Amino acid sequence: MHADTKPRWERRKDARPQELLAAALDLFVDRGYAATRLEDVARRAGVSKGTLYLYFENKQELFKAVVRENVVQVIGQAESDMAAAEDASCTELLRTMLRRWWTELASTRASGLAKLIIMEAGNFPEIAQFYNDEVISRGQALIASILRRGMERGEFVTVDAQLMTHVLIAPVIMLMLWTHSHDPCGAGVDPEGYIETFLGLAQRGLARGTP
Amino acid sequence: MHADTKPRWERRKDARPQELLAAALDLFVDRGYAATRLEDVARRAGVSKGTLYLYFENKQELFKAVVRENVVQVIGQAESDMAAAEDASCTELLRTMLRRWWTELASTRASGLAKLIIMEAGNFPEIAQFYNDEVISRGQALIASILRRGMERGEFVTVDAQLMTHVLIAPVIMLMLWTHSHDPCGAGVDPEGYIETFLGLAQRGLARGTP
Amino acid sequence: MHADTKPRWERRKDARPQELLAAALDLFVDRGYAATRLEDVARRAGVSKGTLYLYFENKQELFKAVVRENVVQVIGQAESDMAAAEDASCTELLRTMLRRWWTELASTRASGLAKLIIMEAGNFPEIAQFYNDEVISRGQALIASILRRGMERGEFVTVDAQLMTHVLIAPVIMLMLWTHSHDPCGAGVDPEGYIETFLGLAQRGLARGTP
Amino acid sequence: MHADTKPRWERRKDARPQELLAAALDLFVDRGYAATRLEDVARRAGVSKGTLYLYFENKQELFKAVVRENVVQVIGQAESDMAAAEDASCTELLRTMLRRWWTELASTRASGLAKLIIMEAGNFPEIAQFYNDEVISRGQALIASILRRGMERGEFVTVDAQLMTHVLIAPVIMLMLWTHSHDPCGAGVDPEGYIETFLGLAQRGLARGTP
DNA sequence: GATGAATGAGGGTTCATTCAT
DNA sequence: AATGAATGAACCCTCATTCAT
Repeated sequence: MHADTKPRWERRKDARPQELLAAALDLFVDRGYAATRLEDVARRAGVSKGTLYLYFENKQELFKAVVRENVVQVIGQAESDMAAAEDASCTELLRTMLRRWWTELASTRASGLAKLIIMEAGNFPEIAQFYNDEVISRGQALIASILRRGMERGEFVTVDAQLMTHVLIAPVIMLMLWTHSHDPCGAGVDPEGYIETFLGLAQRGLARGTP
Repeated sequence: MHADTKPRWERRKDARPQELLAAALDLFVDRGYAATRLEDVARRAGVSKGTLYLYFENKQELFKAVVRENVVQVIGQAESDMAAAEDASCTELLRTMLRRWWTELASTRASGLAKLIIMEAGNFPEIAQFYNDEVISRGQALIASILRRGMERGEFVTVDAQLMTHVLIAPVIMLMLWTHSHDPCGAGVDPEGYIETFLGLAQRGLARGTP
Repeated sequence: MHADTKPRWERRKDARPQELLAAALDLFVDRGYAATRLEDVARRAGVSKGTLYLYFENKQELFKAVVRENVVQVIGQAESDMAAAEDASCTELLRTMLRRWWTELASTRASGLAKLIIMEAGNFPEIAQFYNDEVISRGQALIASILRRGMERGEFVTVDAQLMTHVLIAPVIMLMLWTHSHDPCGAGVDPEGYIETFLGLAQRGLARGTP
Repeated sequence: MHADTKPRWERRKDARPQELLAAALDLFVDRGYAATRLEDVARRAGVSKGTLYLYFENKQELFKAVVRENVVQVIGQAESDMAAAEDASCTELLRTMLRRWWTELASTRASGLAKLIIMEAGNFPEIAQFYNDEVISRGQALIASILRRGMERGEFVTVDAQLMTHVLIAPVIMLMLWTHSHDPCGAGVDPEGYIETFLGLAQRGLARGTP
């Protein structure tokens, strides 16, 4: 008589947002933006459709929150680290940054978000804009600043910093795509080996020969 | 009333599938799978919605047909060229191959298909498999063989040929994605400059220093 | 821990219903029945959504309560004034009554309620009935009795008293609607000018020409 | 065996819009704008939800079409008739116009639309704007121009044309509301008598005494 | 064959109502 | 008594698919 009766629902205000964001990340990554149904997100988080709207204004805001939670944070950290590493060797700094990108972003579930953006940006311009402003621009600026610093100090050969930035991020982005992609293009790529191969190429390709 | 008068566009019956496939390619590339409405495909092909269903069972079959139609016949030529260039410098050969990839494939509408396949592969494993076997494997083999030849001849530093192949194709694939993407990730990238920057990096990163 | 300390807002318990009714009146008048969200009513009354349900069974009951609360006590005064003005000129009396209607009723928040009742009557027959018995019938009787008296005394032309009553109240009701309406039908109508124009028309239209 | 089987649906392109408009008019008038569900409109017209969207872009456009079909037309006709009646007596013209308003609009199902607009204008500004532009402004202009003409010709006493217009349309609008209202405010009003009573009042109230 | 009108399952979103706290 | 998190039934609208013409 003492109530084994399960309550129809539980009140867990503090945990909900995280649970919803986790569920949303999974589904967005898995199915893409358009194909993710909010009802599924809710169910996966163990709540009803309506509850989701208590925490996120709409689908787009939910997505932005997912990006903020999983990607933007990491970029911010990298930016401050970079600022704090004034006197490190640029070669080393670049290697560190690109590696971190991999370990903290590309190797996580979050890498699926990059794929999603590339895929659906055309259909959801506002989302693309947001991602560009919050993630891409800042990431590229980070890389470019390392390149410029390295060129100033004579560590690197002279290149177009912006173009080289694009070249350098391409392999990491591709790895993200390959990793969180069901397609076999990059199947069987060992991420560790891939990253090292790439870093080696970059290091040699950028290094200024010692006179 | 003479029944022998040939209807004016009898011939169209044969052309219809091609027109539909062309229209579908354009729209799939532009908007992705889910966001492409069959009514738009039909209209672009100059027929009605119902007609499309006379030639393709449903949306998914149309998509498969588009891939089959557009994706295959592109590797053979490169393979024979490669075989014919036995004695060229590997540095030069690699540069030529990667450049051709860009000029003959990546810069065309077909690059949009690559993006599409990478992105929608999760929902169409069958297509992904097909694409991998017919296109990716053969392309990768081509690059890898150049790398191996260059290493044998002492032109290149020693690297893992397969991993380096992945590293080398990444920027070209990314350029394809950027080119046929509405998203701002690679917006403003000048393809020519990008390619040259990349080729320079690769050349320096692979070249064995002359003692 | 002296238990005699009076909680600071014990008294509120009694005030709550009034506060809720006031809030509900404002919002119902502003937005209509369907468009009024109970959450807004609660917030405006300074309580939470759940609290509202402690005092009113549901939205419909709240609405009924609002009507009951605001609609009745308005006719009595006019009735006794009329009785006290036995010997006034009927022309003057009519003018006074219609003016008072405007100044004491139509120009206040209560006029919004009239609109609301007229408009939502279809969905709340019970309320419509109540409103009719308590307000409309008595008001109409008042006007009609002035008309009859004026006709008896030879001040007015002969008309059907009941129909003319309807005609005479129409402009005042319309002014109520226009006043508490967001719609542009009567936008820009100056109530004072409107009333005077109307009274002039009525006076001339009713006056029996002096031979 | 010869097909008593009822086809799942019939193809009646030409009749559909009218059927949908009729169904929509009924429901809008009955329940108001917000409370009318498009599915009900469709069902009443004998089609499915989706079919409605083949003919009307959305709820708002459906409503506008209903107004155009039932109200705007009539105003247009009145405008041209007015223009064609250059030399008629203004007293007569005014009487004719107001009568026509009643016979062609107010006494029809369309009068419910006026109520709807007054009721919901605040919540649907765009609709209110449309109705004002297409119906109210033109109707008021019509009445005002008769008044002005009558004053110029010495038929009418001098009044503020705009205010008097508002006064004159009020009883007709009220009659519309009463007629298509479930509420009892105006219950039992005989429209014919009401109109005549009103026209008499107006005629006497406007007429310039013959010197 | 060809058409395009018609269908209906669903997806995003809102909100009256309930109930664990 | 009071709260506000949670629910779920609706509603508007879209679009792949069907089928009468």
